[in-house]
Amino acid sequence: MTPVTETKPRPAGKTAVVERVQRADARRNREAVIAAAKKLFADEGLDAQMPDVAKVAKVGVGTVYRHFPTKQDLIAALAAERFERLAEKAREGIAAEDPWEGLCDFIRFSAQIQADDRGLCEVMGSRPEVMNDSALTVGLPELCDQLVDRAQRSGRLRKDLEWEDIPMIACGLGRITPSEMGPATGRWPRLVEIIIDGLRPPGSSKLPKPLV
Amino acid sequence: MTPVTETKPRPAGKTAVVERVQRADARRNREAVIAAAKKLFADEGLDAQMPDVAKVAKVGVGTVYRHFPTKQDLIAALAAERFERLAEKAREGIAAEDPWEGLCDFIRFSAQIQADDRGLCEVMGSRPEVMNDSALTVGLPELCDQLVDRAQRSGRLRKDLEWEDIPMIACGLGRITPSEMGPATGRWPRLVEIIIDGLRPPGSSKLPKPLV
DNA sequence: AACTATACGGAATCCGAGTTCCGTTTGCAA
DNA sequence: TTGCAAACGGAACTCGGATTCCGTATAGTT
Repeated sequence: MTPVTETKPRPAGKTAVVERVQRADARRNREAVIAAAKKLFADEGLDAQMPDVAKVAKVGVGTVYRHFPTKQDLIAALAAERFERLAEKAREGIAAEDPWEGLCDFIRFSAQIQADDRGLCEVMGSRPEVMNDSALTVGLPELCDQLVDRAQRSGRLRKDLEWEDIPMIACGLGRITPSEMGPATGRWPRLVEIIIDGLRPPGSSKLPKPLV
Repeated sequence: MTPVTETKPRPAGKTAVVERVQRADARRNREAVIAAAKKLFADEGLDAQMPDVAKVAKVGVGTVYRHFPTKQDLIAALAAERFERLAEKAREGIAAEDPWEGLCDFIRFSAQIQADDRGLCEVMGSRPEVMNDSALTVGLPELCDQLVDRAQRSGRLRKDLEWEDIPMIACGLGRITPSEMGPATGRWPRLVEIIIDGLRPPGSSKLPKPLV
C-alpha cells in the first residue's frame, strides 16, 4: 500500500469517528452540492427543495442525501459556515483600534450577511436550535461579551447593555433585511443606524468620531 | 314571513355579495372556531393544524372549512382583528396629549401584542401579503404617517424618520419577542427602549419628560 | 308535527416535499 | 487491464397536513 493522498480505512483511533478517504468525484460533488445549496437557500430561503438543490448541483438527489443525510444537516452545515464568518468579524471588531466602531461594524455586518442570505435570516428566525448550536460552536457568546465590554470601557457604549443583547439585535435585523418588506423594502440600513444611535450612552452626541 | 331577526336570502343589492341569514348554531360555531384558532395560533404559531383547531373548538373539521374555506382565510381573519387593534392603538397615540409618548406607546404596544401572539409574529415575518393587506385595510400607513408627523413637530422625534420605518421597526421587534430566543429570551423590552432612544433627535437627552 | 334548507362530523382523499432503494457507473489500487 | 468498493442517479415511496365528500342531524318555518 502506497497511499497517494491519505491513509485508507484507518483502524479508528479510539471509539467513534472513522475517517475515510473520499473518492475524488465524491469530494467534487460534495462541493457542488454545497455551492448549489448556498445559492438556493440564500435566494429562496429554507423552503428551497432538496431535488432543486440536486438539480442545480447537477447531481442526483441520492447524492445530495449521501453527503447530507437530512435537509436539516445540509442547513446546519451552511449555517455553520455563516457563523464562522460572523465570528471572524467579531474577532476583527475586538481587535479594532476603535472599540465602538468595532462593535458597530459587527452589527452592520450581521445585518448585511442576512440581507445577502435569506436562508440565514430564517435560521436565525425560526431555527433556534441550529442557531444556538452554531453560535456556541464558534464561541460567539464570548466574542460578543468582549465586544461589548471593550466598547463600554471606551465610554461610548451605554453601560446597561449586555452581550445577550447583541445576538438579539442581530436577530431582529434579520427580519427586516429580506426583500419583501412591502413599503419599507431596502430601508433597513436606516434602522441599523437608529439602533446604533440607541446604543450610545444617554446624552451623548450622535455626531461623528472623536479626535485621535 | 315575519323574520324574527333579519331578512331572508335578500335579493342581493347590486352584483356580488349576497348576505344570508345564518342559523344560530352556525353563528355559534363560527365564534368557537375563531376563539380556538386565536388561542392555538397564538400559542403554537401558524403551524398549528386545522384538525386541532376543530378539536379545540369542539367541532368537526368540515365545520371549520365551511366557515373558512382555507387555512389562509382563517389566518387572514385573525390577522385582520389584530391589525384592527393596532390601528386603534395608533389612533389613540395620535390623539394623545404627548405626541412623542403617543408614538412610543404605539411601538411598545406593537411589540407587546406580538409577544402575546406567536401567530401574529409569523404573519409579520413571513406573510407579507397578509400583512400588507391587513395593514392597508385598517389604514395603518396613514396612521403611522400622522404619528410620525406629529411627533416630529413636537421636536422630540428625529427628523429623518419616515412612516415606513414604523412598520419596519414593528416587524423587527416581532422577531425577538417570541420565547425561544436562546440566551436572550424575555429581554426584548430592553431592545424596545434602545430603539426608542435611537429615535430621539441627535444630541437630545434620554432623560424623562419635559415640564408641562 | 312535518318539512327542508342549512349545518354538521369526521373518515377518506389529495398532494407536495423529504427520503429511500437499488441497479448502474466509476475511481483507483493491484 | 482488471476487480470491486465507493458513488451515482432518479424513480418510487413515505408521511404529514390541508382539504373534500357525503350521509346524518337540526334550526327554523309552515
